[in-house]
Amino acid sequence: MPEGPELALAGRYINEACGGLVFCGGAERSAVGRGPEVPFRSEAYRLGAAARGKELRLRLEPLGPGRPQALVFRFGMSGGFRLRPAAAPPRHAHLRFLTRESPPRALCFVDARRFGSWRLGDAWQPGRGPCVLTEYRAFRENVLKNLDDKAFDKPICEALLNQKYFNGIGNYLRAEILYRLKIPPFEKARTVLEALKHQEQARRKKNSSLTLSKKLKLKRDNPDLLELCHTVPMEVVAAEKNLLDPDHADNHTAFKNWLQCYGVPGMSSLRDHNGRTIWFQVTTRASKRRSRRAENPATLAVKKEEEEEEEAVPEPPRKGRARARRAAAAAPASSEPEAPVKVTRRRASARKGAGTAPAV
DNA sequence: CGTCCACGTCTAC
DNA sequence: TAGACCTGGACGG
Repeated sequence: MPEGPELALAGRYINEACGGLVFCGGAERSAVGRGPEVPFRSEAYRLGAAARGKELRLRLEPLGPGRPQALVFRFGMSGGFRLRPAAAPPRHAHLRFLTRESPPRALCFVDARRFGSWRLGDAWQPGRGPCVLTEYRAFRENVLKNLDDKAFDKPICEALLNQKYFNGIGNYLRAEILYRLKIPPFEKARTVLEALKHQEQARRKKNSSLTLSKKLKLKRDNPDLLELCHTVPMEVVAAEKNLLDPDHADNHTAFKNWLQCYGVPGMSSLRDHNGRTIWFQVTTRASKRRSRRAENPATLAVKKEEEEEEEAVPEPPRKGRARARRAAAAAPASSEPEAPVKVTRRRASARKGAGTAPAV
C-alpha cells in the first residue's frame, strides 16, 4: 500500500467512511503494535484524518467534554486502515476505534509486517519535507533552494526516496516518475535538478509572448521532474475509485494496470546503493526518437515493440550492494571490476514475478 | 517443504 | 553501509 497516494487515500477513506459515525470508548491496542497506548477515552467522539507525505494524522474529537487527541501514523511497508465489524477484526489490527453502532464496527489500523507505527500528538515528524501531493509549491521550493545539500550528490533515483525533500515518494513512484521523462536513474541528482532551474528560466523567456492559456497548456504537456513528483502520485489518487473498500479486488487490478514501469515485463531493474530495486527503461537513441515522435503513446503498443538494440545502460552502482543477507550466491572472488549487478530485461513472455527473468 | 521478494525507515559497527 | 525489524505471497524442488 503505502506511498503518498495510499496515505492520501487512507485519509479520504477515513473521512468518508467514518465522518458520519460516532465512536466511543478508548483505542484498543494489540499486544504487539508498534506504538504507545493511547490515553484517550470518550463516550462519544468523531474521527478525522489528514495525510502529509507518508504520514497520516488522525484526530479524535470528543462531542462532549474532554480534550481532543491526535495521533500520527506511518504505514511502513504494509500498513493501512479498514472499517470492519468489530466482531470480526482483520488479522494484524494493531489499533482499533469502536463505533457506537448496534453491531459495532471498528476502524482498524492494520499492518501485517509491523514496520508501521504511531505516535501521540499532532506533530509531523520533524525533518520530513512538504508533501508532494498537498504542498506542491513548498515542496518544489524546498528542493530548488537546497540543491547544495549533499543529499543531491546521490543518484536521482536515490535522492527521490529522501523524505526530507520528497515526502511521499517511494519505490514505485520514483520508477514511474523517472520513466515518464526517461531520466537514467543513476544520473546525479544535482545535475538533473539544476537543469530544471535553467530550463525554467529559458522557458519563461521563450513563452513570455504567449497567452496565459497557451502557457498553461505548454506546462501541462511538458511537465518537469518536480511537477511529475506531484502529478504522477495525483494520478493514483484520482484513479482509485473504490475508496470505501481499500482491499476491494478492482483496486489492485487498476493499480497494476496504471503502472508503466515498476515491475512491468520488458522493463529493466537494478539494485541501488541501498539494496532497493530501481525499475527503469533502458533508453537507446532509437527509442528516444521513437518516444519523442509518439509523445502520447498508446502505452501498451509501445511497450510491446520494445526490443533488442544496443543499449545505453545507465551507470550502474559501483558495486552489487545488494540485499542484506545473501545466501552467498555470486562468487565474491574477483573484487571490483565486474559488478554483480544485473540488468534484467524481461520480455513480455517472461513470468510475472519480479526477479525471475534471465540477465542479458 | 524452502528461498526470494515486497509500496520503509532506523541504528549500530 | 550492513543489518534489523516482520509477515506473507510467489515460485521452485
